[in-house]
Amino acid sequence: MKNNHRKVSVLRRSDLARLTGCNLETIRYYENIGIMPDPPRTAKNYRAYDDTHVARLRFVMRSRDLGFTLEEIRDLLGLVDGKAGTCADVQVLASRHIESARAKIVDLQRIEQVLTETVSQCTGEDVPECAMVDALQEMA
Amino acid sequence: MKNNHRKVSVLRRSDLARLTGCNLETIRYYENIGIMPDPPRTAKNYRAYDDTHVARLRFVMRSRDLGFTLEEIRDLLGLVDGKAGTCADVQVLASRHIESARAKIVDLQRIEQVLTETVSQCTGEDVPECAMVDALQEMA
DNA sequence: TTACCCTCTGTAGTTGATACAGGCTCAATA
DNA sequence: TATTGAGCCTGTATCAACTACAGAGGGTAA
Repeated sequence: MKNNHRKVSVLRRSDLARLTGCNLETIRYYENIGIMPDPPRTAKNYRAYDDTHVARLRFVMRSRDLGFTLEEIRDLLGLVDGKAGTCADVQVLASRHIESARAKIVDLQRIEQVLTETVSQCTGEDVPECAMVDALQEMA
Repeated sequence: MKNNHRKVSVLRRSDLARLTGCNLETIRYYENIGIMPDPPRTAKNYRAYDDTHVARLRFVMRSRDLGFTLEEIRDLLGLVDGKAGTCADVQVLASRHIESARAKIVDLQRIEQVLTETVSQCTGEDVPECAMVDALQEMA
């Protein structure tokens, strides 16, 4: 096994990347901006991660997938760390996010409908006249 | 009226910004990258916009709100300008945009669902324990 | 005339990454 | 043992899509 000559449970940056699906460089970026803590280092200055880092980075990635900004994630992490905030704060943050997601869905559904209806009227022929173009003009 | 000493229907950059809700600097940015055309200039080198610029910028902003990239918006504008070629070409391009819109809807619906389910378990109280945070940690 | 706001240009900063250059370190193989 | 080749380190550059600023000129009103 590749890890045989390393201390048990010590993860390198590439291990953390593999275990979380996070890009290798992004890990360093998160460290730079304080989203991830500065990890302990080996004698040769290699970053040495453990399970807690895996859990934290997964939390960050999950939140990011859900569309939270890094600033919002910073706030969520603050709560996880018990440094600041209450359940009420989190609720406000999440509710705001739900509203913005719903608004975007409505908008997208409308444009999807218009585009679908209109493209169905395209002849698909090799001619310059097109119903699609007319419809887009009116939408704008 | 402020506009008394300017030619009727000539809009300055700030007018265009006000009428569309677009940031003043962003207008110049869109001009630089070719999303908005270089407008005619007054004798004193001021940009002179008209209704067509308002319509075009509104189209751009709405597309942007819906999560289209500037590259995609460039394509959409190509359709509007009739530069995209034949009806068949337009159909292909439009179908791709429909797919992209549908994919965004699916993503947003997933986000909305997860957030809604989870936030409904928040007590909303002034305490540091929060179901939202627990869920984010477990999902991670 | 002074004050103040508007416009112009080029350029720098922002967010959230991602990529690259130029050195070390390390394990395996010829 | 020497040498590959991968993987790690750092700093810095690049990207999209803006946003802001500095410094110069223009326009109007008290």
